Amino acid sequence: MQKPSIPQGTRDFGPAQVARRQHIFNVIRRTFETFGYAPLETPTLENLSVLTGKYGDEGDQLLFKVLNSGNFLVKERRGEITPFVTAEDLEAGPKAVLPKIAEKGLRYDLTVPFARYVAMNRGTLTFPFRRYQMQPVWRADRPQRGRYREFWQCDADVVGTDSLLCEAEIVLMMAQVLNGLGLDDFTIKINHRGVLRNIYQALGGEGQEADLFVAIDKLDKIGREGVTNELLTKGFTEPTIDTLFALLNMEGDYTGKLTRLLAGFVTAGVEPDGQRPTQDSDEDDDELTYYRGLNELNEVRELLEASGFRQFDRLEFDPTLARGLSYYTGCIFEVKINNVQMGSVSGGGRYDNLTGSFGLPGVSGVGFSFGVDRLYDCLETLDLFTDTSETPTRCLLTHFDPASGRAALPLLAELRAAGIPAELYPDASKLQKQFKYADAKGIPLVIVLGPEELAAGVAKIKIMKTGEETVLPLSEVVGALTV
RNA sequence: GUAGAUAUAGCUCAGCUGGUUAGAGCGUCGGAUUGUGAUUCCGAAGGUCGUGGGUUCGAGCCCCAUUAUUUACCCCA
Repeated sequence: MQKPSIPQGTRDFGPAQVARRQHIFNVIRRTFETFGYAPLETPTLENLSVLTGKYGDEGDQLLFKVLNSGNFLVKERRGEITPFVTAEDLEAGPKAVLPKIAEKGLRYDLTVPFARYVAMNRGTLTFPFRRYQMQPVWRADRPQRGRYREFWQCDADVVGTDSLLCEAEIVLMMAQVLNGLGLDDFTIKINHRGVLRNIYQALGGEGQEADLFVAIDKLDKIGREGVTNELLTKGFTEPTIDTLFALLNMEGDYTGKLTRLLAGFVTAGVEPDGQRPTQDSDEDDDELTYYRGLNELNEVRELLEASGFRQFDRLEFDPTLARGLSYYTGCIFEVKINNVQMGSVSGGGRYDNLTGSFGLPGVSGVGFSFGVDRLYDCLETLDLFTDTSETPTRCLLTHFDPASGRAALPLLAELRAAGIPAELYPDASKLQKQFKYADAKGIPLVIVLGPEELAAGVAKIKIMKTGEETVLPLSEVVGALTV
């Protein structure tokens, strides 16, 4: 006999866990649909040509590849067998062998399959196209806290519009889901790739741009010293780093930070990359609009205000927020649940050229994603799950002997027809055992239908939580329970 | 890929500087006079101590290897 096991970084979900996860999915789905997003599902398997190169070198290594079917080592044609993987291939290493033995992989996220779908269906889609997608993704990562090899993402994206209203709605949806789940203490961080680029320019464009972003993204985690050390090893000079922290070290609220950064960029002589407003807006904003990032962040805030957004204390403009995925070009988002040691539970941003690599250039998209598994972990550590039931069953019918079991069937059918999840204990076990069963499963009601009750044409209903018992004529039972 | 930790009953874990038949709680099953649950009492079942070597008169404990799990780094949801 072998010990049963499941692959590293995967989990089984028991009935109670599934119920809780469904709750999370339902809150997210309702929110997405309220905002007009339509559901989409894509295959678990994608061709590796679709997946590779989209997530950087590190991402490619984290892809789960699926071995080709059949004898993938040879090619057989009309009885003629030629080796598919040659000795030279093996000599050259995995990179030469892999494309020959694996042409499919498990999806790594939902954004790239979505981009692939948009590119393939460009003719039939009506733009702007809003879709949401809730499916598992796989990464061959080393599992640790809040990190799994199989986990579920819930994405909502819009393609085919540059409107910043989409960005504002992302913030609204994030807040609605978190509030709906009872995760009240959260921080939505927002930044803009343009701001990061301006910061880089303000430093004089010295060193690697990507290294800079990766380093400052860790500021809240490793602190100023850690970031300084990392930047020094990447070849940044101390004066540059001082300039950087002068720019980043900003107290104040959302707009306060915007104006301070603007001043910083102007003094540093950063070349404006934004466009002057085509239509008249407030004269005060004019200077801001020279910088695309700052301008868009400001506009998103204004749109939120106009939409009735009230949780500005939970929305933070964080100029150090960088995020890894390289395809972001505009606003970027990330959500942290406070007082829980957990990575971000949601993130997203705008990509100006989402479908470009699939032969459909110039399509802008913006979207974000919830990590259901992390949301679950947060809810659990904060003890925010309320339900305890392991079963949907609301009502258990007891079973005394074959005759009473048979006699209970009409009532059972009636309850189910009324939409009340019910079950009859399958065996004529001791009543004690049947009550224990109901208790262990969290079934709230037990109907005792024994020889005595049957003789009198009544049923005894026990409310497990209170222990209270009521006797009703059989005909009134369903009516009493549907109230 | 780098570094650390852990592995004993179904679950969570004890197990002394190596010493005779391996422990608890929870869970499971049975019982506490007839048809009532989570509380109480009594009882039972359940372990080749991850696997393979080694040291020793003797190993759950020490050493080596191996596998699995887990935490942190990298990166990310």
